[in-house]
Amino acid sequence: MRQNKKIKFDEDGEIKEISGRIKTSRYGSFASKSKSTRRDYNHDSKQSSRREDKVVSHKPKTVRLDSEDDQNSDDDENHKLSRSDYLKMQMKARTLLVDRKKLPIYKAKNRLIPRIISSKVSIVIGETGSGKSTQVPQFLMKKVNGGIAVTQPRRVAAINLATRVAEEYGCPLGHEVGYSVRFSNVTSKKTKLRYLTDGMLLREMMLDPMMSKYSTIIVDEAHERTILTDLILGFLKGLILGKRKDDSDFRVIVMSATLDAEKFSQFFENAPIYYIEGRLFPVKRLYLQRSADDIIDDMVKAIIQVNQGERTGDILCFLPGQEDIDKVTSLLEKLAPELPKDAPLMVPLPLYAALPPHQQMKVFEKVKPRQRKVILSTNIAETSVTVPGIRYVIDSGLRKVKVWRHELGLSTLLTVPISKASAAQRTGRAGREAPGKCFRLYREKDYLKLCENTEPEILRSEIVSPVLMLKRLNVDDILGWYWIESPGKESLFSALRQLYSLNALSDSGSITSLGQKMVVLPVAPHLASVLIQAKEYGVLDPVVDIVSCLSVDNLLLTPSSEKRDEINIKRRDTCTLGSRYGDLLMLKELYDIYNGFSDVGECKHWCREIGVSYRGFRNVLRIRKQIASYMENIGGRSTHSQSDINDDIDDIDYSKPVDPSLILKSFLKGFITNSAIGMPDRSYRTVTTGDTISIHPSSLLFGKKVDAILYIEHVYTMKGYARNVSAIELEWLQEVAPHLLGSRISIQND
DNA sequence: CTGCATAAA
Repeated sequence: MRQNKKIKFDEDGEIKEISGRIKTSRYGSFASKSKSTRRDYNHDSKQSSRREDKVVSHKPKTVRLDSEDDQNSDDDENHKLSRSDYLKMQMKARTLLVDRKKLPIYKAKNRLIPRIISSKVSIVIGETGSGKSTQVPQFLMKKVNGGIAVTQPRRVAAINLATRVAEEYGCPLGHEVGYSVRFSNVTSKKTKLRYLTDGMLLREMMLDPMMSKYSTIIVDEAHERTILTDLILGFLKGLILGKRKDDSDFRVIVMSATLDAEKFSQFFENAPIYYIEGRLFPVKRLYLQRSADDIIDDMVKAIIQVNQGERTGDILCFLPGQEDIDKVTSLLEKLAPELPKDAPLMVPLPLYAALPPHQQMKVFEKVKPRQRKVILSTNIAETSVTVPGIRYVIDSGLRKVKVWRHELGLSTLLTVPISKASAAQRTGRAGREAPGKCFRLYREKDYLKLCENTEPEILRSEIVSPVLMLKRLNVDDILGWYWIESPGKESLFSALRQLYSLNALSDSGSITSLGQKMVVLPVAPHLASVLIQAKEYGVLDPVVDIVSCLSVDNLLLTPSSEKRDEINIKRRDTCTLGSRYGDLLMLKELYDIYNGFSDVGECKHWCREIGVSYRGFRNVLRIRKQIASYMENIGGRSTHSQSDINDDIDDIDYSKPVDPSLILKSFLKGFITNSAIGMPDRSYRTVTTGDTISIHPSSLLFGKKVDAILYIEHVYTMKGYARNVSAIELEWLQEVAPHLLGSRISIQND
């Protein structure tokens, strides 16, 4: 194995040397299998490059994404069409029809649609590019009475599909075809076909369990098996067997991209399965001949090899997390200019969710000729972000996954091998526009050992919120419910216990009026209970601010290692309450400062300096508005609210000092079990199990010693960490939960 | 004493 020898350059760390040797060993480390993942359909046709769900390439058209208000365009007078506009749309629709007719699904239309209409449940398997998400709903529009709902796991997908289908149909978005996602409802009375997120449909179910406005519900991307999709499937089964059993004008269609349709079919009592071919180009798969030892090193080597050995086309690399991505990015930045000039200059581009939006957008920008984009991505590029122009995929075969341990009451973040289905999905990313190649940084025999499918989310998550939803729909027998996959007795009981201790469930196990309020709030039940408690303490306003901050992911950016200390110091200097009381109060302070800016430029500058997301805070404002209005709706006004003095809820008196102890006590009410007591040896022990827990380095309280702490999240990585930590007093614990103490106090006295 | 994958209401 002469070639194999050449790839073993781990011993010398000299970077230049590596590049020199790689040049001669053209994919020596890969065993070519020359198998294509998917069959190849008419890729000689030019038009075939249009794909069903080029989610991101449609982005410029999705103006609505940033629309601020949640206005329902119910007023038909609002969008009177001029005759010429209407004709233009019809013309456009007619030209689009030419392309539509080339989609694989078009051929099956006449056989498929009547069968779907006449059966209660159908399973439609359509691989990427089949056109199922855009075409099946349109075909049904003309044939069925009542509304059609199509659910999507992601907002952008719902918006882009609706935008596309409205064009094809020839109507303005929001007329016959519309969409409904959080903060943006573009539908009207005449809307017949509605694309919505899973979460949106579930909300509708909470409000109208009969789903009376729909005759047809299409659950798309069911193979992803998100918690929300699983819940929808269970509820729909209940509907079909229950209240809408005899409704001949009600049907469910489950759409999936992978071949594991049997499970869905069995779940729905052997519903018929229909297969529609996809339209991906062939992708050649190549495996590493040895097993990878250092994934970062192997990734860098493979990237350089592909860049020097392969023709034009961008490279997409899958790595488990931010840390690996940043390392590879900076290595490539140093290496790229030094490499032989006969290969394109590599432009490394990181891609992960925590990246600020403007940096994420860079993957869509064009590079100069003789340059090649190398995108280093987490799983985000597997489904959520589609980058055009990718011809080569390099797959580490790894991903990070959060696993909830109900028996320990904490979650762990693990790096694990992906499934075969996931490997296929990653591979397919190279075949969207032309034939491609996928370099897998693992051996074929390791590939064969992978699980067929990724474990459904519901099996490894905390399910407090799902169980509360079931209770809202009056499900008595939680264990025997229509779980497509049951999370298990232990996990269910743990959720029931937590809901009970939050007073969301009564002694008999049915939902309480408090639980009814909690289920409609767009936050986890624990936080919902905090909000309700805050109202009683008269600190609703500041707590809504803080909860809104907690609802936005990546509001606090994780700074690069060089800037880390600098930003931490800045945060401590800026937030006096935060330094004393912890991260919850810090969020409140940051929020107030953010709102104090009159100049946008200054505000953005400040955000960068202190390591927070400008866009994130804009989302905080939207969420704050939504939560505040829900809180108004569910309970009337509280008797001794601070805002009594101010009648206008939008006009908060910032001069009034907030009371940190009442704020923190509100949080303690929802997170009693997430508290720990300081030990003499500077460690902390949880009140529930007595396990040691450390304050996460991202916390303002990191390195501080306080009597007791309250934390929003407990994660186990290298060790047990408390994330988002606040300082509390021992008396508060005794006040709120005396039963949890006692034994722990004695440890401290020892 | 030192660091989180993704998505949704």
